[in-house]
Amino acid sequence: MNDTRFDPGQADGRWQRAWAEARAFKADSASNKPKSYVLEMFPYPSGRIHIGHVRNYTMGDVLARYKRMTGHEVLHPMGWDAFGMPAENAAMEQGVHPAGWTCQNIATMKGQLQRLGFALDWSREFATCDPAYYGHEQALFLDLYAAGLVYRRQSAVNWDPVDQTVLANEQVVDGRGWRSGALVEKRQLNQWFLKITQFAQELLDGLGELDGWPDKVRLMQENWIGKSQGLQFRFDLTNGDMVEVYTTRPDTIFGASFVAVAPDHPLAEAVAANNCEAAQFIAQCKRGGTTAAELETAEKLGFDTGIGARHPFTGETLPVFIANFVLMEYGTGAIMAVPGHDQRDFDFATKYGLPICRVIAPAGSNPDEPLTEAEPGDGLAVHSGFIDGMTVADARRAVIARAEAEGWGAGKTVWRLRDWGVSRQRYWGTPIPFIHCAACGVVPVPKDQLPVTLPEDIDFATPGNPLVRHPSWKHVACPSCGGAAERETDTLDTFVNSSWYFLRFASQPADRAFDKAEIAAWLPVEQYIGGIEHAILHLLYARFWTRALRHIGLVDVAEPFASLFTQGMVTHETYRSTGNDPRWLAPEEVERRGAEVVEKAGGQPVEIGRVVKMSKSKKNVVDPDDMIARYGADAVRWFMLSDSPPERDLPWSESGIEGCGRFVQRLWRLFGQHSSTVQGTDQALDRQAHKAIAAVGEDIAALAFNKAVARIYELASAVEKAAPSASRSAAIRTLVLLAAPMMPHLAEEAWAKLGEAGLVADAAWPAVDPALLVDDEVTIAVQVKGKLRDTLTVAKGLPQPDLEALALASDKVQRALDGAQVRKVIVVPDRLVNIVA
RNA sequence: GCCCCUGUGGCGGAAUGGUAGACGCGAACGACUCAAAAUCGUUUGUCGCAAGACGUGCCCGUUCGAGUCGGGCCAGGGGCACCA
Repeated sequence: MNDTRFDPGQADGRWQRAWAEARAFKADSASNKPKSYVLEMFPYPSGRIHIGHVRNYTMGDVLARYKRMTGHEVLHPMGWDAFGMPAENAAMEQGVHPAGWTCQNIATMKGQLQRLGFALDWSREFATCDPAYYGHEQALFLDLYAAGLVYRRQSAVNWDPVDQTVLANEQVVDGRGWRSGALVEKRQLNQWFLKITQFAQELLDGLGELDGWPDKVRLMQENWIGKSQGLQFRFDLTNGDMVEVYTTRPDTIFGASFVAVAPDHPLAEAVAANNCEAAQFIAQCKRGGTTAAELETAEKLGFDTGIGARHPFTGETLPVFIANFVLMEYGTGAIMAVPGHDQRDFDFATKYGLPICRVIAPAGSNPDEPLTEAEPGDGLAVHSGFIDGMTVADARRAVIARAEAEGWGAGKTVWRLRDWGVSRQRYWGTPIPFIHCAACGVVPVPKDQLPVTLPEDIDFATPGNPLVRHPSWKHVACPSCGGAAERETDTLDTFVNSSWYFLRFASQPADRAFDKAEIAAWLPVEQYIGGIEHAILHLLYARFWTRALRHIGLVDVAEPFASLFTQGMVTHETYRSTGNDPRWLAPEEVERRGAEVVEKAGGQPVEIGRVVKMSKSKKNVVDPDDMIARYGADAVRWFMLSDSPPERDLPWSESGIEGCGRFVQRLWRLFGQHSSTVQGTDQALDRQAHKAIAAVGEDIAALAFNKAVARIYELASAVEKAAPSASRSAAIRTLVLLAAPMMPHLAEEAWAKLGEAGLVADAAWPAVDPALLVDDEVTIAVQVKGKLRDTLTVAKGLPQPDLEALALASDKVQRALDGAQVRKVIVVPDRLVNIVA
């Protein structure tokens, strides 16, 4: 091994080909080794791999390679979440076909991933836009339909009247279509829904068992599911009608001073029908913005309907308002308002001069003290008839019991979670496999006619859904009566595609979506890695699909992802030119001159902005391919793992990647010093090497890659400093193996030069000799009153009295004691002595 | 508004209640070189010549001992949001 430089330019590709030829990372479902399924969230083929992908997939790759080395049969697959709007946008803007655009991107990005040397089983690769995938999805959708988990109903969508298209919420900017700028209308369409609410309790309970998930994500899902328990009850109205309200605070029912209904509540609409002031008020409410900032400042507004509501206990008549802060989508769309104990009600009551009455008071406080703001806290019921003196919890139960006994209300659980609307009025998605027949209604496409494929000859020049406009695609015979009928032209939300792809990776028979037994062999995914932005929707939908498929007997697993890891973003400094017309500058447009940063062209000073997530708009991006070309895949991978803990943001820096490139070369030079002839043992180095093996293994298993990296640096430094010995050569071989999951190309090259047989990718993780993990000498900290005064190096296991004597004998200790009386000595064996004077 | 997370050198960050700052980046000095690059070595929390003192956002507490545990603040970041 004479070469002084490792040349990634030729070595990377050579080893990538070697792995491919050996099918080194093909997962064998029939293997009897313990199985490990390592999965990173599959990418949307947007064009090119960005550095965030590199970080994500490097982490998974290190874990997958480590698992292989520790004797596991590893499934580490990759594919493409290939349906979605960017492809349609490209079609409209560039006149290309979404399929062609997508395939091109997949080819580009696959090449990029391969150049990073990821240990992926490419034989299982698929794209969700392939009929071989979405056809099975259609079959699963029909199975769920047959089980009653799919239904259709009217639902509002954002409609862009210029583009003749439905917009996602994110595409509505300030009430206007993002592309056309037209005022967006609400339209009612018949749409498909999945009954996720049927699984609300299960999905909530399941969170409790997901120990391998971050608490933060579990909490976010819990809040999203939003279970609340309360009382739903009826107010009889003075107009002979009645209104149902829902409250989580039945204990405050005696404090109700008015009833409020949502602007789109049927009662409000009935009032508006012959009261144009009411109609105007409702229209005004609907105009109001729904952004956070607008809601923050929005005033509580109401319209007194003149109708009265009879309080079920006091018989008092309460006014009924239409109020802008009541939501039709939650509960019953109507509330009993208790100003004393709800701030919104308080604000409203203050504005409209309604009574504010305290009905809960903290024990021992004066129940007649006036309220200056709503008190949502705990206490005892006051001014509350038969529940006076009860705790909040008792009062709740008592009121619910009375309502149920008297028949005007009942305890009820309400969920924030809504059923999942999966209809999208778009081309580039999975066609929903149904046919609309004038005679037979909605008819499922028979399974032997699946997949329902997308037509290829489409027109994107005209606005609207091309499937609707296509001359022939939707016209089919009804499967039931044979008469003329039309296909459903909606396609499925792309989140459906990503809700079961991890099952298809594990098992891909041709004739069905997956094989139950093969799924059982691989699932649950042992470690799932991805961005926090998927904490709610994707992860909740995937959990729901898995449970729904279990419900209909297709899988046995309940939770798809045993452990979840959400990695941080890759960030970079931003640069802005100075002068009259400041603009963002790319890293390659600027250079450092001492402490200053200037524009390369012209030399004007550059303002250094905040360190933020890499984005094209701020130009603070680096291209993974450029970095691979300059430093090699291993240096890029090493950088992704170094320094920052993986859950935190990683600031990209030019000097950082250069340092990684230098370390690759430094290791290479060190590997070159391996000799199989030199003799002699170096016990200290043996110890250090074995400690490193244990620590790096633990760190990788815990995804603490930054710590594993630091250990490898430490061992490398120690080996460099050590004199030649058999121990040193063994430590060099150990280093090759420890580096193998992180810098696989360098490790393969070194492994071959060391004369080892086979691929290092297939090598076993080095065994740890437990005897070498313990030192025979330890350093003892000697403290006086908790402050460090001295350290002692002593034999391990030295008895406490000896330690105490040695500590007291120390000059530094005596000086610190300064003749004071020793009152107490605390001795922690092999660790520390603390002398208290 | 509610909920959650995070505050440690110039920077990224280590640290089962037990020697704070491992490891990396940066910086300074030195060696090699005609010179540079590369490489190697030394130093690098603050104050201080030193002995030493101080030091993990702030205050209080528990403890022989607190970055770590408890209480109260402050700052930054994130999630949810008129959810009754």
